Amino acid sequence: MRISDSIESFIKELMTDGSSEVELRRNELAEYFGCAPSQINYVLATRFSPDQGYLTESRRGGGGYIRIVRVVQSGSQWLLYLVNQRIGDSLTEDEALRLITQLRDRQMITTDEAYIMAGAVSAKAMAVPIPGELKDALRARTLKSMLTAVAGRNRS
Amino acid sequence: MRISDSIESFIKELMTDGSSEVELRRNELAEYFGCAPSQINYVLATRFSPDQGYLTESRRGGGGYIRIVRVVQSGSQWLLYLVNQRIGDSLTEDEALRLITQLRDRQMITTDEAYIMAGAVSAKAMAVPIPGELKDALRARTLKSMLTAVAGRNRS
DNA sequence: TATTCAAAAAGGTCAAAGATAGTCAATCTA
DNA sequence: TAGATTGACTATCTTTGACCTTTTTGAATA
Repeated sequence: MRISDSIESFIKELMTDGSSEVELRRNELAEYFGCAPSQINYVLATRFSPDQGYLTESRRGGGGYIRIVRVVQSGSQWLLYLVNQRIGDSLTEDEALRLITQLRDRQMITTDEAYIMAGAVSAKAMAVPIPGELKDALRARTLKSMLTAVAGRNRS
Repeated sequence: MRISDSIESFIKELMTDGSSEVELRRNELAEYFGCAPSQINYVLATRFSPDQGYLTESRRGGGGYIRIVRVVQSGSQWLLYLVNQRIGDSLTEDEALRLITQLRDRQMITTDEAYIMAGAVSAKAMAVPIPGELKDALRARTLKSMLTAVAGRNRS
């Protein structure tokens, strides 16, 4: 069995015990499995990515950690589709607004949240001296980042 | 648990008991926690900054002290202050996160909204090839734009 | 008694060291 | 050749210590 697979099952094992959330020390785990610390990142990237239903947070420095959260697939299907396929890496303001409106109509977000998100992707927010294509790229990233946060609240 | 976190909770504990104000001796506290006195300053700087809703005063010399005051201000006032003065035209991610956390603590926004806003100003959202200063400028605009959406509701 | 001033008693600053985690490109292996 | 593994380099957060500034105290002096 590959080490990556072992690490994957080890983590999933931890999450089976009730909680849908684990916290670990990267270096500890790496030492436990006798691998390079960066391999933990590899496992996170390939087996615990958002499109696989997981979110991760971390902190560096003394007392640092990595936290992995499992999210519910059902309600987030549409969100995951948006984040991983639909949006891509460029989005105009009009497209963004249409998507946000749809999210609200499907009751994935509240009206208040829709306004906030619209604010974030508005031309006003992006009124800095950069080319239009970059703004569209930025808008895509911004919206995806916000949608990831929305997906994060459906914890299992 | 990190020492800094312990010190932080210790101080916040003290303030929960009625008063929104504490006075402490830096050296005493440092000795109590077995750390360098300057670590107290670190905690003040990273956890009791004005952005986090606190003000500090201090006095040196015999009978010196550090006083920490939790600032209370009406929500809408604070919003105006943020948009018109505090944020300005440049904001780092850390600063933005602190402000968003404050917004949530003061119940101006929900926890879900806080996550969405954090997503919008994250480095991940801004991972396009533009200079760092532009990102900070963009972040300032983005946050202000979202806060405008927040201000637009509850106009009571 | 009033003044002076050096020592003591605080707290402040900042940069270095320590402790984590992240990234990415090279290399290995099935 | 795709996926796995590694390690050098980077980024970030915490902790410490050397050195600095401000304030009080109290003994010596005018």
